[in-house]
Amino acid sequence: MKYQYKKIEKKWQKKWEDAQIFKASDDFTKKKFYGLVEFPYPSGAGMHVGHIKAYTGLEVVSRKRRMQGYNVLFPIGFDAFGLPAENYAIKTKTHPRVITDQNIHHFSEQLKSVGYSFDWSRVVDTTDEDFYRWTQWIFLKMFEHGLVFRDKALVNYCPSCKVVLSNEDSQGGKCDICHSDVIQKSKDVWYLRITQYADKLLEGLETVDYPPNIKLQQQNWIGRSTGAFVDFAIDGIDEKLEIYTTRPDTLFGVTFMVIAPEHPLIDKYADKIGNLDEIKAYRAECAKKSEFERTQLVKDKTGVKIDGLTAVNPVNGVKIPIFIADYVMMGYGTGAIMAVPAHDQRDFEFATKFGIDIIEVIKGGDITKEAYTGDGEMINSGYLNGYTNKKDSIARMIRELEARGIGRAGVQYKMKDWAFNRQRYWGEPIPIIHCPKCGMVPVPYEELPLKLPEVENFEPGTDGESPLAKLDYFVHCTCPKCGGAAKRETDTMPQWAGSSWYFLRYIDPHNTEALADRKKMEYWMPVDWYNGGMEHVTRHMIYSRFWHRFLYDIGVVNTPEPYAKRSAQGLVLGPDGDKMSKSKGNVVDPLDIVDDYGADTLRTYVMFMGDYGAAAPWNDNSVKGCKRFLERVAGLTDLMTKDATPELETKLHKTIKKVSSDIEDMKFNTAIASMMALLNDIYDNGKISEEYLATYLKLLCPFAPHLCEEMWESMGREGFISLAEWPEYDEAKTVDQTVEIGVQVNGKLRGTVAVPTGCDKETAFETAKANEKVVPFLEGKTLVKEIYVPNKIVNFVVR
RNA sequence: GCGGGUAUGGUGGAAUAGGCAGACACAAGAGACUUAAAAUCUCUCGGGGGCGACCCCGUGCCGGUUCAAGUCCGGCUACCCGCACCA
Repeated sequence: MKYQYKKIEKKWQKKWEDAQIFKASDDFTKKKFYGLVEFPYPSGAGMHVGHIKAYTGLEVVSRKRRMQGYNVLFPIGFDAFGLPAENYAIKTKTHPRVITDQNIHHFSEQLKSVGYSFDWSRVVDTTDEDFYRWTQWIFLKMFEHGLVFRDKALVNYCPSCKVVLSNEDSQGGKCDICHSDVIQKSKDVWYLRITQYADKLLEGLETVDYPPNIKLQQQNWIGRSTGAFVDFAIDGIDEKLEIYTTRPDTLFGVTFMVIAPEHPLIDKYADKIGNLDEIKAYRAECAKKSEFERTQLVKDKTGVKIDGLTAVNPVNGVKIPIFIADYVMMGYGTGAIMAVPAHDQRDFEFATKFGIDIIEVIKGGDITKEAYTGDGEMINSGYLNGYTNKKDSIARMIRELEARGIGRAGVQYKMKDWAFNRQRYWGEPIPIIHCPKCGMVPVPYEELPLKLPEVENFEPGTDGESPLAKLDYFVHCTCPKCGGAAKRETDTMPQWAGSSWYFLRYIDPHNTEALADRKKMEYWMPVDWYNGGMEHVTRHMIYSRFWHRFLYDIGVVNTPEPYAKRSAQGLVLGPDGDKMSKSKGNVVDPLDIVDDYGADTLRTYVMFMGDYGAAAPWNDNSVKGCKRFLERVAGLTDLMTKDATPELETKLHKTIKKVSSDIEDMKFNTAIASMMALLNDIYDNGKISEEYLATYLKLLCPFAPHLCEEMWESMGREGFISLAEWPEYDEAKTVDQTVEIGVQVNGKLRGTVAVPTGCDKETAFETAKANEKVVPFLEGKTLVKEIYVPNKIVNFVVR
């Protein structure tokens, strides 16, 4: 058969769609497989080859599972709220709804042209009112359960445009639009109390099947640390300064304290501070610093000593100075630290610069040069002297602190509460009403969805407000509680909202009573296998695990964890080995490949290009190689015979075994390599039986389904090969009669011999010793040891 | 700085569990077919040496364990990706 991809791909895509063969059924008696890929943001640029690699992996797994008789749910949708559509709307004066619909349509056509076996009857769109109704519903449930609060946050703000900017739009501390300096502005924003779920999110990791590096990344992101809170008295004032430390056992080495520039202590005791002007100036300087300067520029420690406030070390009564410095953050711990310069490098640098005492309390380092953070014997530390084990000394100190009521064991997380807001139009409106009498009042559930109002102008509002704030008819409303005049919240939700629960909606996408039917969730959840990019392993996955765990706790969903298994594909790099980017001009458009080589070639190539989890550069020549492979597969119809071809039996069974397990292990490259090797063997053999060819095509079908369907049909087979039964192998038929084993003398390979598979060692040694290439190396030597690894190797150790 | 990952021919990459390094492709070279080119088919293809059967070296670097190391252990180097003054 000649390989005419243009003709056959359109033909089979239409047949699949007409027959709806990839529709998941809600037949709860069947074994199920829920395969999930990260739904795309439907950008105007269309699909990227990265999407192809991400989707084809689970596509292959899903197709195989379907052939194995599973009821497969392999859905797709669109994460369509977000800035690009909004910016484009501003530029072209078109409604983002229109743009989004166009992009979704375009994207869908592109996805269909690759032949994915998605269930198109379950498409979700996060910007659809029927979808975001439930996003708002979950938000209100969280509000009800005290997980939503408002607090101040520093936001990127452009004073010239009077607009809040995202990190992306304020890179390098300059406004992307007018290029003036971006400042940090304090603003009241919405937060979700994700830190309350930190321990549950950590515990949940023990029950799921994620690769160890992904688990570790999530653990580090949550960043649990144990230590102690300690109260330091302030001399002459009835006030405690509370700090957090992971090393309470170093308390005797404390020589000063540092508080964050924003710490409330300053304002509270402003009248006691002698150098208030200097401190205020330092504070202002810190506020001006952008995120970029704070984190990217390695710099000297700066700070100012607070005159008039002195702290007292609670363990020895020593009076110590208090500084403010920007190396201490308000957002972690209590915003204040006890400084132990002998054993913390940052404190050491600060003490050196400001000429503060350095007291050694742990032996083992040279504290005149740098801080010593290792283990060692405790000294200069009263009752802790002589301790050599960190764990013991910390435990003892915590006991002392608790007995005296000046400290307690504590836990801290690096993870911060989730700032949950955007001052933009194209997002889910936050369904809260501000009533002057009742405070924050939720929009009643029956009024959901709280729809985005129609507006003409999507430009952000002034002074950091959302565009919605300009709409009087939207803002002014009555309080659902007291009926008085009230104002609506005008912030919208961030991008991450819809993607935090979208996988639940696929289960029951048209339900009007609930986010999904309970019975259906009990059948389909959890997601059996979730594939996506490494970049979403922390934020998106942690956010969605948090939402899901919350929904579990309030009885809405049936599993504590949403994803039973997670995998991640590696990046597709440009042909030059660099990350693909428009500015570098190394972007490959997958649709060009579909046009020039066909969807089957594209699919096969992205699966063949290398280790699925690793980054790999694009190679046009290698694409051609995959096309050549498929052409040779098409040519097999000319080698097909009615006769049996037993000479291919072992090779075929080996290949079934290899392809079956490789797909499960996501070793797609070696699965394809083994099919190529078998193809070479078939050509060498000159013929293949009809039966064996049918089996071969079934193995290839998940990768190149259009070609396999066409050949299946031309062979006169019934139905779709996509629904045919996945081949089984016979273990006994995967072993050869004889096997070539290596013969080593003193560990060096000297020859190979053929022996019966699994033969005993006497036979192996005898055969090996008789080998003419081995003989010269044994002659005149004393045989010290003989090693035999069945079916692998013989090694003679001689002297 | 902290955490994670990677390193194998000219290239992408193979190598259950410590057991014949380089599967499968790509590129390159030679040949066949062709008026010619493309396509296709056949052969060569890690480096060095030898007329030759063959021999020596070789998985980022240094050392170790072992009959045997790409694989295990100790110590480096380079690059990539997260997080980043986390007390």
